[in-house]
Amino acid sequence: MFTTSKTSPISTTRSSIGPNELDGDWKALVDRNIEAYYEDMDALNILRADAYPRCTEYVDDMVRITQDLIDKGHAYEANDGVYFHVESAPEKYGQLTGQSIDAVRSGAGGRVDDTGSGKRDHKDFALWKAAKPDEPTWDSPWGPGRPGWHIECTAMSLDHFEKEFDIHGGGHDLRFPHHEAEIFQGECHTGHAPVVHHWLHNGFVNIDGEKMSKSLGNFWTVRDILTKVDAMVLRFALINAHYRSPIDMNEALLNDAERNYNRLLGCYVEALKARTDPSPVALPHPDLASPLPLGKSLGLLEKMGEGFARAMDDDFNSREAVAKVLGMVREITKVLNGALEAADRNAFAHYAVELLEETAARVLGVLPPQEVALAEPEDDPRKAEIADQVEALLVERAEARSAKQWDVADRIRDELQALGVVVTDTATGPEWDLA
RNA sequence: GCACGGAUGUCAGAGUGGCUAUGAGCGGGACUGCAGAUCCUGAGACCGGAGUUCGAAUCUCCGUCCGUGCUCCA
Repeated sequence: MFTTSKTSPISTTRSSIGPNELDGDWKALVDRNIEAYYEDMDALNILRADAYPRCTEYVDDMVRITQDLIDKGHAYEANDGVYFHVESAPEKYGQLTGQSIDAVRSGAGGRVDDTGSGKRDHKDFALWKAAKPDEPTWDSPWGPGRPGWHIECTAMSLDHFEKEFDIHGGGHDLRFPHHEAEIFQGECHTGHAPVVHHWLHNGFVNIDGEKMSKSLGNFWTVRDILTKVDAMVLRFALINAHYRSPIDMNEALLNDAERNYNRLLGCYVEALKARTDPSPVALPHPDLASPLPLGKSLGLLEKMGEGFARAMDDDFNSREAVAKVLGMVREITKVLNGALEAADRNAFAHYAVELLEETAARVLGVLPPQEVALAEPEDDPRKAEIADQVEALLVERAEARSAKQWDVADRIRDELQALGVVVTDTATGPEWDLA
């Protein structure tokens, strides 16, 4: 919701140049970054929000709220800006972090002396900052300047939600001081509490066990990763852990996710293809104790579907939900590969498709649309180029194999490998793909 | 130092006082000329110590280690 790029699970661009470093054209920079952000989020199948407010369009509101806080005795003007006076609402202190006012004082040590010189108290935070050279500025009753960071979020969120809203997200690092400040500002301004009912703070994405940071050089953007794996695989990897936990982004995690995703996708495709008739017959009643194998399987799947819903209802326990989906995949594969009457198989396939679309696709967002899932991978132009050659070699190899000339067959497989093709023998014959 | 989280098999990672998931990896089996893929199956863990309890991965306390925040910027 109202998060900065820093709190996104993975930073979207490399560019994080501050406005001071540019020769005035900071608006174009902002537009470029926002465009890149949308592209990355779309690729990851993240639904667009209803509104994407931009703080530069809310400066008037920020000024108005700041003035109101001054009028109500919660803020004061100093020589270098306007500050929120934290002691004016001490009961609100530490709501998110459990820190007492005294604890913060000792933690801050001597480091506050040379900053925010106009503050009456080191705990106070800026609502408005007087202009500094080369910075973009706006006019205000307290002279030209720019808003403080925290007031931006308050102005935008209250404009959309009036005085309270249900869920406020953000990175774990923003709990203090940013979100605490939002509580002070919002509740003191409206006189209504709580301004936020539920705070959702996500853990960080680390790289190989280390915090992702530019100085360490271990910076992976979404785009970097999408050159290596499918967007659905990255999404699968990101929901591998609970959103509150830190997650370590590395090759092993992506490989793991790729494997699981392929199992899921393979099962989905198999179920889609098993729907041979658009009007399915009635299936047996789901019943774990049923003597009918199909009834029992349906009972199992129903139970896993309930477990899935319970997990997601419990503070978005995505890992638990993924486990349930993989359990469904196993059971569905088993049933589709088992002995079934044609009508039952068709009906079960309809049921399985619906179940996977409801859970893996609609809720978790880790399944592509049907037409994409069913698209033949030969669309790859590199594959089309060598297809005839490969098919010819495969015919030769099949002949050699049926003649039990294993050395000839293996030599052909080596030739194919030299072309960059991997052959896999399956129950229905050899399949090939680019390595 | 203070605050808030966390520590679960080889790895990743859920877990509701009694039964523990899921996936990878590893072992066994089916299918395979071989490899791979697929399917079935097995073994394998709750950081250390104390306490509460008939019973603790789960609750309490102590310890150790790890993460984040505690000045500015966003």
